[in-house]
Amino acid sequence: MIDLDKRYDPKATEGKWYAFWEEGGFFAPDPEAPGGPYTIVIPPPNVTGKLHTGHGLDNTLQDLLIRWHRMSGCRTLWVPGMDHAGIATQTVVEKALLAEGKRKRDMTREEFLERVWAWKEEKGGQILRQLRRLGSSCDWSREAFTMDAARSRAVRQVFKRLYDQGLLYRGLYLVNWDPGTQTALADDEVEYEEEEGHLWHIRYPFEDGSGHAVVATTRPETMLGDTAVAIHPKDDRYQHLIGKSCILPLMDRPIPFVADDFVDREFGTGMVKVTPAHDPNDFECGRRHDLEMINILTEDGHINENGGKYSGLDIMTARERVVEDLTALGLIERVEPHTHRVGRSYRSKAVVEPYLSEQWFVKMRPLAERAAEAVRSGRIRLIPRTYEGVYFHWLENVRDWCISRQLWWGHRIPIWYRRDDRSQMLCFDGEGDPPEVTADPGAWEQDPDVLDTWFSSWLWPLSTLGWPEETEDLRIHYPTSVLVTGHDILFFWVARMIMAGLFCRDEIPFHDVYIHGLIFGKSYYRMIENRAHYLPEDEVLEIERSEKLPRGVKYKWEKMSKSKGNIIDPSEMIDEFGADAVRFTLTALCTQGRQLDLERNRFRGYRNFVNKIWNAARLVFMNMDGLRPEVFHQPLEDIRDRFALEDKWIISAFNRAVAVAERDIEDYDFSGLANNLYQFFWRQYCDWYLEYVKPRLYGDDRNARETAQIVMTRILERSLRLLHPLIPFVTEEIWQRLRDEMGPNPSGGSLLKSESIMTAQRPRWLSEWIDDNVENEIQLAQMVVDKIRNIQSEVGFSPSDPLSICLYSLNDEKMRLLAECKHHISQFVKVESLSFTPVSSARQKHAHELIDGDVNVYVDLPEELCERELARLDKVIPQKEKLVTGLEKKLGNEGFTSGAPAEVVVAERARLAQAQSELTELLAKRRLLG
RNA sequence: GGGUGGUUAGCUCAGCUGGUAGAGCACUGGCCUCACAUGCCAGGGGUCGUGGGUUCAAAUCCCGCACCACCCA
Repeated sequence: MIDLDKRYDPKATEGKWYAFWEEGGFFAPDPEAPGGPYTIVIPPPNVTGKLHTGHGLDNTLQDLLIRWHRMSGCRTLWVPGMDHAGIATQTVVEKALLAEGKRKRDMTREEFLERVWAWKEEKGGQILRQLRRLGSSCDWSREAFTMDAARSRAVRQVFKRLYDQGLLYRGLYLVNWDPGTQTALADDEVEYEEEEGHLWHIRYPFEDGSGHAVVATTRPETMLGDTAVAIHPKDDRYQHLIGKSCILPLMDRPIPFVADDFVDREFGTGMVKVTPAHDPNDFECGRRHDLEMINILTEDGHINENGGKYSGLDIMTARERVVEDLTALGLIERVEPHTHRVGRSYRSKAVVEPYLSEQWFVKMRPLAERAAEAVRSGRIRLIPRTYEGVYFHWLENVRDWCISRQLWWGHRIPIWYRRDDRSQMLCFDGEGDPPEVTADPGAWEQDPDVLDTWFSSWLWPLSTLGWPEETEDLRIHYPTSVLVTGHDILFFWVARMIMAGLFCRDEIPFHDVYIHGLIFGKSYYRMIENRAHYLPEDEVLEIERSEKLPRGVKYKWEKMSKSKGNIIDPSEMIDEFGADAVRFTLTALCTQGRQLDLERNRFRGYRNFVNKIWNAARLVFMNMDGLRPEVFHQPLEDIRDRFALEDKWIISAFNRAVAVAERDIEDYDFSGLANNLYQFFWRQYCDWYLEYVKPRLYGDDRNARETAQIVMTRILERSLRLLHPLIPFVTEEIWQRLRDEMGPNPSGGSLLKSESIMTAQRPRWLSEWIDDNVENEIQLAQMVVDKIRNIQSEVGFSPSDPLSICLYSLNDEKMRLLAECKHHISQFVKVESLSFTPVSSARQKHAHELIDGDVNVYVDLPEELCERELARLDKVIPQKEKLVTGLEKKLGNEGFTSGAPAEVVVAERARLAQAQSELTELLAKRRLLG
C-alpha cells in the first residue's frame, strides 16, 4: 500500500523532481515527437532582475503551454535567456564600484567592462534560478544572452543590413536625455508623472516698443534658448503680430512671431515661447519655420555657454536666477500653481531633458508598414484582439527609433569614422576591426556609443535559434508558436520583433501573441492632512492576516512598488504555499483584464486545492489493495459492462472536462482553464464520485470492488496528467508513487510507461464516453440528496439523527432510477428507512420537497420539529409564489406567446406547470402542519 | 486633448451568437462523518454604474452621461 502523509509538503518534493527532470533531459525537444514543433522564446528578463509577480505570471503561463503541448506530442522547445540591460546593469556595477571607493571615470572602458562581465558571472541571472523553482521546463542547454557571441553577431549583422539599405541614419535630433546616466533614452524609457509646479507668465517686449507679449511657461530657464514666439494662425487677437518680432529678455535678442496651429489658443495667453532645442513640440515647430536651434544645456544638466551669464548653473538654480532677474525687471506678470507632467528616466529617476544631439536612428516607416500588414492579414494573431487597434495606431504614428546610447555596457556601434573626415564611415559586421582599420589603425576611430538594449532583443526569436546561421533550430522552430508577454511592452518589443523578423528573414517571428494584464497589489493607506500615507509592511501583514480593515485605513489597487508596500514576492509565496499553489493562483488570476488584482489570501485557497488532490490520492491509495497491475492496466473498454452508473458518470464528466480544457487552451482562457479543472476535480471527483464509490470499496462484492478500484484509480491518474501543466510537482509526486506500485503497462500500452508524467501523453476525450443520459440520471440522484440535506439542515435534524425517507414519483422510469440510486442516497445522508411507496399526505407529518415537478421527497418529521418545518415553508412559499406570478404574467402577454420562438414558450409553460404543482404541494403541506 | 478597456454578491472576477444571474474567497449556522478542519454540510447576500432606445423579452445589442484604469499626445 502507498502511504501518504495527511498533508502535502511541497518542500519535500519540489527540489527533488526539478532535479530529476533536468538531469533526465526532459526539457529538450524530442526529435521523435509525433506532432509538429511547438516553440516559445522567453521574454528575456534583465540580467540584474529578481523575480517579481509579473515574471511569475508570464513564465507560469509559458510553462503551462509548453508542458501541455509537450504532453500533446509536440516537438516542444522553450528557449530561456537573459537581456544584458544596458543602463540597469551599468548602474548596478557603478554602485558596487562606488562601495569600493572606485569610480567609473577613473577606469578605462576595457577595465570597466571586465568588471561588468565579472559581476554578470557572479551575481547576474538570479532570476533564472528563481524560474527553476517555479518549475519552468526551459531547455537550459540553449540558454542565450543578448551579449554573448552568437547574439552579438546577429546584432552586428542586422545593423549592417539596415545601414546598407539606407534604413539607418545619423542625425541631429531632439532626444530624451537622462542627465543622471548621461545617455539618450528611447521614448518608452521615460516615465511621466503629474507633479506640482508653477506657471510663470512672462512679458516679452515688442521690438518696436509698442508693448509686450505675454507667454506662459512651466520652465522659465528654457527661455535662454528661445528663438520665436508662436501664435495660432486663426487667433484673431494676435493677427497683427505675425511677421513682427519681440526682444527676448535677459538675452536681448530679437525673436520673430510665427503662426503655427500647434498652439492651444485656450492655454495661458494663447502665445507660446518656442525653444526648439529643448521641447519636442517646439522642435517640430522650429523645423517647420526653419528656426535657429540653440542648445543651452551641457550633458550633465547644466547651462552651457549659450546661456550667457547663467552658464555653469544647474537647471534648478538657473530657473531661480532667471525668475529673480525677470522679477527685478518687472517682466513677471504673474505666477500660478500648475500641475504638469514631468518625464523621468525609468532607470535613474532623473528628470529627462529634451536634448539636441547627434544620434543613430532606424527609419521605422518601411518596417512598420510590413509589421502592420502581418497582423492585418491575420498571419499574426494578437490575443485578446482588442490590442490590434492600439498596435495599428502606434505603427501608423511611429517615429524613428533612436538606437544609440552613451553607455559602455552594450553592443558597440559597428561604425568607424575617419579621424580627419568624420563623414567617411565604415560599417563592419565581422569580428574585431574592419580590414581598413587594421591596415591603418591611427586613421580611424570607432563610434564610442553602444546600441539600445532593445536593438538586440528585437532579434530575440531569431538570434536565440541561431540566426544569421541557417541552423537546424531555426529551420524547425522558426517561426515560433506564441509569444507570451505583458501589454506594457507591446510597442517597444513585440512590434519591433515583428519588424525584425520580416526584415531579416522575410518571416513572422511568431504566430500568436498572447498579451496578459499587469499584476496590481493592494496598497493600504491612511489619509492624513489630505495626503495618502502608506502603511508599513508589518501593519499590512497584520491586516491581511486578520482580514479586518482598521478604522481610517483604506486601500486601492496599484502597480506594485516598494514605497506603496504592496509587493508580493513570488519566491516568498513559494516558500509559504509551494510552487504549485503559486502557479495555480497566477493561472486562475489571469483573466482578460489589463489589470489583474492579486491578494495574498488567494494563494492559500489554491494551496488547499493542491492539498485536496493529495488527499484524494491518499484515499485512493488506501483502498487500492488487491488491485493487481494487469487488472489496473486493462483497457476501460473491456470492462465497460461492469461499470456502475457513477463510473459511467465520472468518465463522462472527465471527458467533458478534457474537452473544455482543450478549448480553454486554444482560447488562451487561463482563468477559465483553472476554474474548470478545479470544479471537475473537487466538486465532481472528490465531492461526489469518491463518496459514491465507498460502498463498493467497503462492501463484500469483490468484483464490484475491483471495478470501483480500477475506475477511481484510472480517473485519478488521468486527472493528474490533465492537471500536470498547471501543477507539475504534486502531480509528478503522486503519479510516481502510482507508477512504483503499478509499473508500466505489461502489455505495452503507454499508461505509466514514460519515466516522468511530464513526458506522458495528455489525456484525450472521446465523444463516445460522454453520456448525457447518465449525467441526467446522476443529477437526479444528486438533487434528491440536496433536497434531503436541505431539509435536514433547515428543519434542524442533528446530522447523527437517521431519517425516514420516502421517495415517490408517478414516472416509472424515475422510480426505477431512484431505486437504483438507493445506495447513493444512503451514502450521503444517514438513513433510518428509505421506501419507494406512495405516502398519504395525511398519514403522518413530514417535510416534503418536489423535484422536476414529479419526484416527491418525504422526510418523516418528529413532533418537536414541525414548527421548524413550518418556518421553512413560510420562507419557501413566497419565493415560489413570486415565480408563479412572474411566469403567469409572462405567459399572459400575447406578445410573448406569439412573438417568442415556440420552444421557448413551451419551456416556460412547463416551468409554470411545475412551479404551480410545487406551490400547491407546499400550501397543502402548510395546512397540514399548521 | 485623443484613444482603449472597465463599471455584475462584502472582495476578485465569470457570464454578453438576447429568454428575470454564477464561481472562488469572505460572511452566518451546524459538524472532530473511517482522504482531507489546508476539511464536510447547509444558508444569507445582487432592481447586473446611470439615462434613453431597439425587442414580446436586455447584465447581454445601439446611443448619451458619470466614474475608474491604462495608453498616446
